[in-house]
Amino acid sequence: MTNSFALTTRAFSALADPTRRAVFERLADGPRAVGELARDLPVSRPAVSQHLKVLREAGLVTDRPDGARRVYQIDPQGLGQIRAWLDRFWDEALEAFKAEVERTEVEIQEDEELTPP
Amino acid sequence: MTNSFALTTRAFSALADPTRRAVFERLADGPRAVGELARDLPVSRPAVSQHLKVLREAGLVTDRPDGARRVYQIDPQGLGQIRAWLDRFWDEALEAFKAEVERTEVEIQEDEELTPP
DNA sequence: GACAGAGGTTAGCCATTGCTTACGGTAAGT
DNA sequence: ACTTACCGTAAGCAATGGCTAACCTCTGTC
Repeated sequence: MTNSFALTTRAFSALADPTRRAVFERLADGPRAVGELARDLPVSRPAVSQHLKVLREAGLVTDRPDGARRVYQIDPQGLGQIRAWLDRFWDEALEAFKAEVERTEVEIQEDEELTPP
Repeated sequence: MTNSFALTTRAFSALADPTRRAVFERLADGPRAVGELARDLPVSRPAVSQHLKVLREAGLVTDRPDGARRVYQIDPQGLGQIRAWLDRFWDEALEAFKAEVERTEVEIQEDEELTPP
């Protein structure tokens, strides 16, 4: 398989494309068929089909046959993937940022002490 | 300026690259200089410099001169951008997903009624 | 069975990207 | 002043990505 790199990479790069995010946002309202999605998007139907393939391989959507059509819907797994990565760095990054702000403020304070009126 | 597309796109595509995520994860531990980051990464220093430029334009890091060096640190704004997008679809997507699961279960239940022993 | 509608796949084109090498610029040490 | 260390930028290249047009498959209908 082409599973040589993380799902996180696939999820992020899938949502990095504006057209793909537009498709995903349409699906957040509820399940849609391919042609239905392509109808109000500025790209062709095959393009939408390719985007859906990327979204599916990223765990962001699932597909299910419905007669001659094929219905796509949101898969929470992909969003969970990103949210997990985000949460892992959310507190840590904010902590590092806040610590740095405080450190800088201390430096400024020290500078003020070194230059009294 | 080249501000023609959304910060959300820039933030997602910035974190889509594995090397760039590695840089960002290093910075989550605290501020680092460029060469310091490049030392334990499998790419050259200019490559890291270019990655940092992308991260900066995405609002994910800030830079500050420190003598001959240049120190980079996390900027919470970028992560907030992604988190905002995520939160906007988190409940909505889960809602749509759950509704679909229930709908499918009802269909199965109806099928079972149509095929009694 | 022929036909039409829906959708996945391929080939090819053009733009973007991630990388290295080479260069230029600035800051500290001597 | 000369040198050394640190860093950004430009040029060039191989690889990837997004798109369209053309093809093929499958389903439902007459």
